[in-house]
Amino acid sequence: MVMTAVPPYIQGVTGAGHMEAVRRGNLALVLGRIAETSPAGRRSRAQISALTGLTKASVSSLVLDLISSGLVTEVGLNQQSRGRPGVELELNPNKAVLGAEINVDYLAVGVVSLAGTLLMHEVRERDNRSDGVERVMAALSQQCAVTAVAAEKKGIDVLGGGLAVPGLIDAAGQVVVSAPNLGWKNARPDLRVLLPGSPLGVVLCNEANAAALAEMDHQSDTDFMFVSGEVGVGGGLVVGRELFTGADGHAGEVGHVVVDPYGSDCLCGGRGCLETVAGQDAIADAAGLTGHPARSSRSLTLSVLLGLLKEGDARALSAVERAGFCLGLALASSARIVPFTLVVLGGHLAVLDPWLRISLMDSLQRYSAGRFPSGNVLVSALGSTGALLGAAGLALRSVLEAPHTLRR
Amino acid sequence: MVMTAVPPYIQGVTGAGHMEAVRRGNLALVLGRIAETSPAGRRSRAQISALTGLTKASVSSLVLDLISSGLVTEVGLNQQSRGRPGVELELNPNKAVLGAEINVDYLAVGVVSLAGTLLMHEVRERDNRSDGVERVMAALSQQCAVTAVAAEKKGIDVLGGGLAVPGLIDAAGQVVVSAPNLGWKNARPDLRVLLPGSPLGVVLCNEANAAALAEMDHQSDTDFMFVSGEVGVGGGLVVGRELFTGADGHAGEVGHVVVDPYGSDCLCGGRGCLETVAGQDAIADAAGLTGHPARSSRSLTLSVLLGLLKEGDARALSAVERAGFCLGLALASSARIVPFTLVVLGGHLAVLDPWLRISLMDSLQRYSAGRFPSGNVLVSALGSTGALLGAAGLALRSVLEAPHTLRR
DNA sequence: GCCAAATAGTTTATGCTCTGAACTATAAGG
DNA sequence: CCTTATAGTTCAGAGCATAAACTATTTGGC
Repeated sequence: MVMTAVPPYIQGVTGAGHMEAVRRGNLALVLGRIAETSPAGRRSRAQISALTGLTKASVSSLVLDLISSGLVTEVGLNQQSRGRPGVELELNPNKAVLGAEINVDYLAVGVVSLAGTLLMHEVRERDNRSDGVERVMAALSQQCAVTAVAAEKKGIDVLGGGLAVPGLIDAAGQVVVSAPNLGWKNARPDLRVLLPGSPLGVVLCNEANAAALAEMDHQSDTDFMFVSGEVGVGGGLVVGRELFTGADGHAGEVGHVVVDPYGSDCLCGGRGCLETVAGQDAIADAAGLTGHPARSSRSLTLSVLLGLLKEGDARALSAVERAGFCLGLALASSARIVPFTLVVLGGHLAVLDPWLRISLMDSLQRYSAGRFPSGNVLVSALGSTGALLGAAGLALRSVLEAPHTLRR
Repeated sequence: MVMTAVPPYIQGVTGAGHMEAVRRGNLALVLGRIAETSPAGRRSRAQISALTGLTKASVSSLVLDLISSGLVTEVGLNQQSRGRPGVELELNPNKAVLGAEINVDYLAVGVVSLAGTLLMHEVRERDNRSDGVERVMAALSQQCAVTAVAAEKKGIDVLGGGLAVPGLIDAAGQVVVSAPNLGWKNARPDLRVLLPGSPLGVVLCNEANAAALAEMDHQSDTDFMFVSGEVGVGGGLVVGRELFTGADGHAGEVGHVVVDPYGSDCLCGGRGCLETVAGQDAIADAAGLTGHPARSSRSLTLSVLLGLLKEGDARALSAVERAGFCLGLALASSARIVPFTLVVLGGHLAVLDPWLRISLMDSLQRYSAGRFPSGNVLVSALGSTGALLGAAGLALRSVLEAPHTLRR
């Protein structure tokens, strides 16, 4: 039996026919099959009918809706061994969503097609620390406007967007509760200015969560943890191919799992959190870079650290090794609470992987009783575009899961 | 926007009309409102119509279905200030589900009405350790048969049942992957023999999960962790008023969160797990009861330990204090992964609460940065009936969420 | 005691969405 | 050129919910 919650057909629907819910669900279902790029090529109405169990008549009607809303286009013909060829369907290549990222030392904006490919991408270096929400958002919206115009020139229609921020987002996705590295607290950025007049709005999300979402499209596992190494350590948890954010939006914060009960105080107010050992700042301090001139910039710090590691500097090596050990420990504990089967490393943890890996795998295996073969700890393939792709992906999902919002 | 997954209307439905899904959902919706015992008394069709947004006509038709399937009965009249009185509806008091529990030293069987009240309850002391699956199940099915006959005499119709076992259950709910304290491994108990010929079957679940579910009906929090102190330490995690079991069915195992990286080996294959410090056996050992004659029985061990604590025995006090400290630590870490807001203690941890509490709250507060006011750590109100009630509750949910399975 | 007002529940006509089967359209292969 | 196979459309029909009219039952004022 498929276990489902009591479906919210009615709650909040004012007077509308509830049969509409079936239509909505089936529109999403069909759109989902069109979005899947199967190895056998694009799909026709008949194939979708076979795949979903809906009759050909229903699929035809649903596809008609999707085409008239602009989400889907007919491409070419799809000849099976015999008989009339099917009409191949695809997500409209001229519709896209915008992805944006605010980080400590840059702003990034990109355009992602409905199919998920990055069409345009621009990163601008900028010191966003302590510049205030208003000014950062003004700079970002200017950058978005430029990108949107460029997209329009290419004939690309931007439907909506997503913004990733390195901080905690409230459950409603409206407020940046805290982003210590940006100096934001309870900030309520005006998201509409990023894409004035777009049919769907702009959604806000945490950077690690966004990166996890982007990573998911490249993984077959349905449950995994993305560990984002930034100044601190963020986590994005995916359960059943869905982002798991919890009631307050703060789920998966592996950076604040306790790894050393007698360790140092953490910015979060706790003590001995993973972040106090495996955050970039923490590693740099433990490696003896305190007061080093490179500490003024994050990327500089990391490259100096890399230099030391390559030279075989004992203090740096042991700092990173300890970070790996504690990361393994925290992940093993976390996997008992939400049993994920895969770990993906991002940020500085991805860069430091060669020096982390042995101690990480050792402790992960020991404390998880051997649940993680080494192939189940990967380095992110997306690098710095992850957050941006994920933020766009979040906007994209709101289209794919609710295509009726665009119906004409 | 309500975020929902693509609904599984179609998948697995063979040729049936998909409109039926709407009916199913609405049947469950209406049944859910009838099940809610509001302070203002039982509900009428009109009130349910107002509550759900469905028209009176629809509600009437749905209620008719529920009555003819035997789940709902009309009781009395419900006079509002003026006008024709409404007909009060209630869950049929003569329909029930069976709850059963296999534990180390007893078998328990009970009958729970659709409304969730325990109608009958019998516990038989029995040493189930190493007696083998077959013989334990034979004894249990005999006990179930007796209870079922007694229920029938009272005019109570048993629709289905649930069985709670102190061990890991696979995601499909068919196999006891391992129950170390029973000596079971990959056991596949024949659940049908417990209730031969009942319209719904018997579902299998983990004891801590069942207890968590039972606890939920007494809590307003939607996200909480139930910590079950048995020989080891089990955990039941509730997220959004739903049991959260994860892809493999092992979520919420707080007993195997690492609290001491250099601690002792755990039966699970890990090291320094909470269970090695806060399990009943672990506490008894640390309190100096190794080789003590009372160790032959679990309840004896616990009462001896309680005696020592009341006497102020230093070793016992410090063992329990350490258990509390580590429990707080593990819970604080767990709450970063799945942000629950309430902790409920059961089993020996409930009994030891007076001696645990200070160290537990201290560490929980310190490591969670103050997220848990002391009112958010409670002692289970259900005691030993929790698992039984929860197992029955699971069966009950399958009725309440899928009333169409009983439609005539 | 009777009638207006209020509330509960049922009946009936209508619309939406899916299904199933018949029908049209288009290709491969002998 | 005809048979076979596959794709997609058309159309009648069934299931479910809605809206509005209708019946049923009570309170309370006169």
